[in-house]
Parts: sequence; structure tokens; C-alpha cells
Amino acid sequence: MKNAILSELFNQMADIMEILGEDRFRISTYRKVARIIGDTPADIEVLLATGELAKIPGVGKSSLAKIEQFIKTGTITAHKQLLTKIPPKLLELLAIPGIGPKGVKAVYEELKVKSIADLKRAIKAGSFARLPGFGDKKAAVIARGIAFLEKSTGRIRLDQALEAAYLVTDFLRELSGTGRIQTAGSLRRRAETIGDVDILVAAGKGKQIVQAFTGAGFVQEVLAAGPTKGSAIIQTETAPIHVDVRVVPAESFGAAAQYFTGSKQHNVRLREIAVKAKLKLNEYGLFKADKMIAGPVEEEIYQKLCLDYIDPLLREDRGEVEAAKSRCLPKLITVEDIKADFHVHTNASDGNCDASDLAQAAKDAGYKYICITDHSRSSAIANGLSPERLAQQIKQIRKLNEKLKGVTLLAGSEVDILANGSLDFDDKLLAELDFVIAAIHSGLAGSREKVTTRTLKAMDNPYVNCIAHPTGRLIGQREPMDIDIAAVIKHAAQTHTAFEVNANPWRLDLKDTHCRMAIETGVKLAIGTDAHSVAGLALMGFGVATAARGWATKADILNTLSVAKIRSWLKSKRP
DNA sequence: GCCGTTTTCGGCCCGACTGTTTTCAGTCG
Repeated sequence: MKNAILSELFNQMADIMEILGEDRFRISTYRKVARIIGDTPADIEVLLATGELAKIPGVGKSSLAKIEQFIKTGTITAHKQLLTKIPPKLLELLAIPGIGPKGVKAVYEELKVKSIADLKRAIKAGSFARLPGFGDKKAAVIARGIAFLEKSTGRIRLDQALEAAYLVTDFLRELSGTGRIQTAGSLRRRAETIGDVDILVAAGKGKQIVQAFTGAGFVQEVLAAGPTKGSAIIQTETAPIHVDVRVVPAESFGAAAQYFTGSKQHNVRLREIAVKAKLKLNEYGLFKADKMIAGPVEEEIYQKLCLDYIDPLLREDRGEVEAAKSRCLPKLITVEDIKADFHVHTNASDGNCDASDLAQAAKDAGYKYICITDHSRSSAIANGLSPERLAQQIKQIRKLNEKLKGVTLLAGSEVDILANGSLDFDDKLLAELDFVIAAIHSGLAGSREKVTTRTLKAMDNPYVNCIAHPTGRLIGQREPMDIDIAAVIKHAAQTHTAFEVNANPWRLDLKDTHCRMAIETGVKLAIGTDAHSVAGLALMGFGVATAARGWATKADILNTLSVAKIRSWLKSKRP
């Protein structure tokens, strides 16, 4: 699949054009095309061949020609030509917080800086600060930016961002004079990774609130502190995290929540609609001439723009604005709809509690059933169960069920898909189980053909109900397998196999766009926390949010079925 | 480069904060 590299090439062309100071609208067109290609789960080659690509708004003749040239030849002439105009390493400077295209252009032309290493030397030698328009303070900002870039791994996981958000919101709540507090930005949208944490607070005295925040004990470094915005690096248990606190007047709280939740692209769409209706939309409200017609309440912004309210989870400019206009947004899955967890481990394999603990915890969470899915024998590191131990566990679970009231344990297994696509247990044993999830745990770096074939073959087994973490990625740590996602989704629909949405914030696998593709193909999703402890069950919300970001409704999610209905759904695949 | 319910040419979303300024450009979100 060439989507990622192609998206990168368009972004790179935009970067270079920015440094060269070319027309900004032209540049934003390149960025838009990059985003469209990067966002789509479908293979760009297929989209091009079927003519679908040409139909996407924003992709015009010129972009289409470049994409076609890349598919045919592996390069884009325009990209190559742009690359001759600047040293390629110069582009890495754009990642430094505090320096943008104009700054990069200046240090390149005036100081012959060609890389981050060059820039560091120029700052140290003092030549950077002597450039017109720059100075000692700017030099210090950039030096800090480079240090931050070098030590940070980039974006953080959802659980880390939430930890920071709780820390700061709890602090703000204790201050006098603060009203409503709302998390915004990519965290509110539950994007899979978070750049920085945005928190809104309604209050009159902005400067005081900002000063209190930037002076708090958890603040490591203050980046900015004005009358409405404070920006700081804060120290959490897991990582240093960039947090922005914005103070807004109560009458603008809804507009600010809308504005700062984004995404950027979603907001652009909304402001375009506003402009066409001769209105102005900003973080203070929606205005007709100078009169505010919406502001305190977020829902009213959408209402006054003649749109249905769009859930933050959908605000990515992936068709939600059109759907809101034509009143056909999906009714998204919520945690309240969830009646089960499909993926948990006990101390029989690598978990730290037993099945009865999990049953009680599931009941406490308001679930009707929970599926015990310990590892199979090939996952030796995880103390995977032998056939004998699994048979034993099934008996135990049946016995435990006789005593349980209000909650049911389903006997399951997370069965390894072996190198040749066969399963770790034979069919006779699998037939004893209520729910079988198959998973690849080894050979994840295998070829596209190999990992795809393994998964396809596993789905052919009549006892496999679900594929766990289908792409195998670990966010920020391990790339997904090079699997043909379109092919496996199609086969899942044909074989009546569900796909897992692994709720662990390290995984979120399937991811949002793949969830959407599965749903559109008619594949059911089973959300599993992959919990190894009672506390792990609480990760469910991340999985629900990921599915909802893929436009999932209650009907798409197996976790919403009653025990009776899930049993009958599971039987329908069996011989 | 893209697009069209005022347009096939002339537009294309909005504001805060900072630093180096003497009224604003650059960067960021």
C-alpha cells in the first residue's frame, strides 16, 4: 500500500514550497491532498483505478496526475524538482517548535544552515541571535525546542494525555472564580495519539487563572502566559506533557469548546459554512454583523449553521459535515450500550486475577457477561494454556457459572495463528469453547502476502469468531503488520467473522478508519480490553471511542447483544 | 492548486502570544 509514502511526498512538497515562500493557498491544497491520501483506509491504487479518487473534493487534475505518475514510476517529477532547490535535511528543521518556514529560509540563506546539527552550532556561536528579526530570546526558544524534539518521542498515548488532563482539571476546579471546565482538542476527540492537552475553563479573571496554572507544582516549564492562555510542560507519572489552558468568558464557553476541540479541518469547514451564510465564527461565538447569535452552548453553534450536532468523536472532516447537513449522522455507540467484554486474561496465563474476580468486576461494571480468553500454548512467554489446561479451565468456568448470579462467564481462548495459518488448538477442543479469538503474536514483520494469508486462513476455521488486534501495532513502539486490510475485511464479511477493537491505548486495533471500513463492509466488531487485571476492564471507553470514531452504531458492536443473542450469533458460523 | 446558489477568474478561515518591533511578522493551534 502506497498511501503513507504518497501522503508524505505531498506534505514534503508543501514543506518545500513553504520554505520557498510560494503561494499559501497552493500549499494548503497540497496539504489537503496529503491528508486525504493519509486518511483513507482504502488502497490509493485501487481508488485511482476505479476513478473514486477523482471524485473526492480537493483532489484535482494536477494532483491526480502526480499520484498517477507515482503509481506508475515510483517518483513524482515535481517533487524531485523541488528537492533540488533545498538540501533535504533542511526539512527536519520544520519539526522544531518555535521555528517555521520563514525562519528556516532565513537561517538557510543567511547562515548556510542545512540541518538541525548546523542550527545548533549557529545558536551556540551566537550568529543565530544576530540575524535581523531574531535575538537572544528567540535563540533560547529554539534551543529548548531542539532539546524537546530530541528527547520527546513525538505524540503521546490517550491514557497519558488523560492523566495530565485529570491533574490539571482537578487543580483548576479548586481555584476560586472558575466555572465550567472542559477538555478540548484531540483528547476530547479521542484521537489515537495526542500532541498536547487542551483545557478550557470559564472564568472572568483570565490572568489570575493562567498565573495560578503556570505556577502550579506540577509545571516543569512555562512556554507562554498571557491574559487568556497559559502553556506549559507538566510532569506526570509517565511523561512530560504539553498542556494549554485557555480561559474564556462563560458567554463564549460553547463557541470556545467547539473551536478548540477541532479538528482544524472540521473547523475550516464550519467557518466556510458560516462565511457563506454571511456569519462569522470564532472562539468567542457565532456572529451576525456584531451580534452574537450563538456562543454559550456548543450545540447552538451547529444548530445556527443548519447542522445536526456533531459528536466530537466524528469531527475529522471525514464526511460528518455533509451528514450533519442532510440529517443522517449515525447514532454512535456509547459505553452505556456495552454489556460485555470479549477479551480478558486470568492468572491461568499472564493475568493477575482469577475468573471469579473478573466475573464480579464485570457485574460491578453493569455487564451481563464476560469472555475469558487466555493465551494458547504457543505463547509460551505468556504462560499459554496447553490443551489439557484449557479443557480444565472450560470445566471450571462451567462450574463457576452455576454459582454466578446476574453475570455469565463465556469460555474462550485467544488462540495463536501459527506461521502456516493453522491454529494452536484442534477443532475438537475449539468446539468446546463459547468464543474463539484468533491472533497473530509472532512473525509480525512477515511479508504482506504471508501475514494476510495467515489471517485469511484463520478466518476459514468454522470455530474462529473473531480476529484479535488485527494489525498488531503498538502505538509509538511497533509498526502494524503489512496486512492487506481490505482483503481481510472482505473475507471477514464472507466468513461471518468479527474483528476486535482492542481497547488498550497502546493498541487501538482496529483503528478508527479501519473500523469504518469494516462496518461499511458489514463486519461486526467485538470490543475487548485485553485486560490482565480487574483494573484493565476500565479501558473499555478507549475501544468504544475508537469504534465510534469509525462511525459505529449499537448494531455494529457485538458487545451490545444479550447473552442469548450472542450465543445464537456465535452458533451461526459453526457447522 | 481547487472550485463555483453572487465567480470559469478571483477568491480561498480565525485569533493569541511572543519577540523584536516602533506598528508587525512569524508561529502556533
